[in-house]
Amino acid sequence: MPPTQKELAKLAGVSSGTVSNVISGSSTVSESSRQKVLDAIRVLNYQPNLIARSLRTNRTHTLGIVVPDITIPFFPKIIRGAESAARERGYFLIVLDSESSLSREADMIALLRAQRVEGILLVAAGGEKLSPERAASLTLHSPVVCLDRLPLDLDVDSVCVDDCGAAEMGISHLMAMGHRRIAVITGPLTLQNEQERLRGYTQALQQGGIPVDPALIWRGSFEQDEVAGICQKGMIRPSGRPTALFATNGVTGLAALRSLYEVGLTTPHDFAFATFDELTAEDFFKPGITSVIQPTFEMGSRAVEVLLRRIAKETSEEPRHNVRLPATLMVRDSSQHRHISPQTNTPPKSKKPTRPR
Amino acid sequence: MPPTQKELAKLAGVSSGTVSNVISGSSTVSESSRQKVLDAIRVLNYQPNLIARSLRTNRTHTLGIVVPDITIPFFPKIIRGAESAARERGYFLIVLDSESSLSREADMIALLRAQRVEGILLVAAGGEKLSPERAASLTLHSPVVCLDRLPLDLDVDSVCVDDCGAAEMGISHLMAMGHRRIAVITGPLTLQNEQERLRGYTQALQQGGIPVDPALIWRGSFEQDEVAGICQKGMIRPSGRPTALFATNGVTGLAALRSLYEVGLTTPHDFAFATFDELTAEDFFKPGITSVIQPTFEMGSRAVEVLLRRIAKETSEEPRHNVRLPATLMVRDSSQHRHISPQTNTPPKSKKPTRPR
DNA sequence: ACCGCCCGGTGAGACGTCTCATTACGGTGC
DNA sequence: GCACCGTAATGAGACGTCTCACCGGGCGGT
Repeated sequence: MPPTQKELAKLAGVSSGTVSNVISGSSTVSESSRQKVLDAIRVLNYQPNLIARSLRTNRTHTLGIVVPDITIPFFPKIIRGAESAARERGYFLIVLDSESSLSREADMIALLRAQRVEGILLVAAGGEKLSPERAASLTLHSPVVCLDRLPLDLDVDSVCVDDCGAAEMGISHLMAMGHRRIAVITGPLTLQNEQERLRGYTQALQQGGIPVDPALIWRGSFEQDEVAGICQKGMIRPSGRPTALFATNGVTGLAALRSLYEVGLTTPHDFAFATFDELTAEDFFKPGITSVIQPTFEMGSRAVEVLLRRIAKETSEEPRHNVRLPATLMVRDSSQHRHISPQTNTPPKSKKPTRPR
Repeated sequence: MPPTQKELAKLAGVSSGTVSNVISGSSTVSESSRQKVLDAIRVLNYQPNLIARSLRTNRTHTLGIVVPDITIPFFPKIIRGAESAARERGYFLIVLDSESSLSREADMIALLRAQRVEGILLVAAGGEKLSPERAASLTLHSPVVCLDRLPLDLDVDSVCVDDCGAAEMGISHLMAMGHRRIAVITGPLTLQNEQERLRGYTQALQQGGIPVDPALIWRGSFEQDEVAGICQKGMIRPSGRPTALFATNGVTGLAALRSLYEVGLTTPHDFAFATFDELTAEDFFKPGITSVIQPTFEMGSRAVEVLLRRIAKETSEEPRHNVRLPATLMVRDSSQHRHISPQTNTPPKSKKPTRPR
């Protein structure tokens, strides 16, 4: 068993209260007592029991974060930003994965509540609208900051990128490169941020005076096969094939690019390409992929800041903080060279790469 | 303030002990009392205070994991395996990042101790040998399982891949493809697993009857620039240029590949290539990269299993568990096509990709 | 009818910490 | 010499939970 303050007190020959005062530094203690206690701490290799302290003080110095899928590279980057900011301010971070399941997400949040975390960072699993009671229970007893995706109709602090504007920036770039037939492939539109990005797409086209062609709006998902089907069908159409493709997130973008490569369509040769998010190891790709880059680390750390501010001012009805961070556009090869796609329908020599299972 | 068992008791008209018995299910309770308590729980939306429970029972149901750098894709995969196994068994997982710093690592472990986690998963920051007292304090009061890299001279449970054998497998494959001049680029050799992998390299060569050429052992690091210098120097040498390159980890492998592409050397055209670990989004690379794949998810989950077993049998001097998982070789294009490198020293047309900052 | 037993239920106490009302003590000012 | 004051130190109590010794009462066996 680890040593306790009581044992320290016995060894140092002072009372338990004095030991506590030395440790917390809250009250003034004579230098001689201080030294005796510090010596005892060293001798016994004492470490305070944060559990007991939490019970007494009702402060756990712990935050929780729930993400839909920790293996998607985007989320660990956010986690790192959050972990860094949290620890800098003396907070622990408990990381949980909702596996994109609403019920699991609810379980995870309940667990964090039971653990008495002081606040929760949430990248919502998304999907359905929240029932009012779920929405209410969500923010009950400990503040929540939503990241990346905002659950609809939920009045809560949030930190995310200016999705609409960021998508607009990407599309505008493609237009500036001379493209007029620009397709967009999205993730699941049940997610609020995907809707925003799609809105950015149409907005950019309209501002550029290009009519929006519904046939170029490809409603995708995070599933490789589904995206592959959509893209291949969209690209191999007999006429009016888009000259550029924009993906509204990295998972979908990677799936799209991969599926088109498999049928022999390459960027920038056969189509210009840009995507939200870094495709990992991206600057090694030949060609490099033009990307809308989100400030992931900052998103995590800012979210922690907002959360801690909310924790501090819990009682006063502080107004909501809704932080919108700017994204940046990294222009690389995949969108650089304007290329008129060949009129031929059949893809170029299908040099499908060998791919052992 | 959240409701407590005492309030439940008052509302249900029973004693606090009965409430506790209903919640823990430890003792037998009449059906009528049970219902009254359950109703009260529902009415007050009660959630047990795990902090208080932990203090009382001396069990936190929490594990900690410390990794050197959560943004390296390898580690989140391990974390996910660990988180999954932990939660399945009713444990929380606190994730901390040591930023590859020994002192920060010590801080993080001390924090976890203070938080009274029941056990710790550690991917050591590595580097120097442990002082005896640090080694002793490391395993004091809560068990530790080391992952991936084993701190030298530390008698502790561990889970990692058969590094030597896995490297041997990779090299043997390159030899089978007809290569005899095979270079190896390593990470920092202060890490035990890097040493093992290098050992696998020499072992494979010797078994194949190929003399080990010290000039082909490139001691690298995780730094892009350093690796670039080493690889470019090694590959552009006037004579005896290797026909194949093996990287002992993904970070170094990606750096190597990237740096060689930058000077116009491509795989498999100019050299065969294989690497430890997946280069993320790898199966989209053209060409695909032959890789030694570690069972990351399983490493994380197995480590949790070992840790929980150790926790359960803490007292009995259980022998050490040292799990060695097999890696698999994913053969892709980068090593498939035997190619004799041209005798010319100057690299082919340097079509360095544009790379905006 | 009485004893013993078991079932259900009770409530005090302990886990390790912090807090706070209280005490002890020495020094100052009159 | 005494009242007063400020500084140190003290130790009981509370945080919410679980555990355990204890108790009342119904029931079966003798």
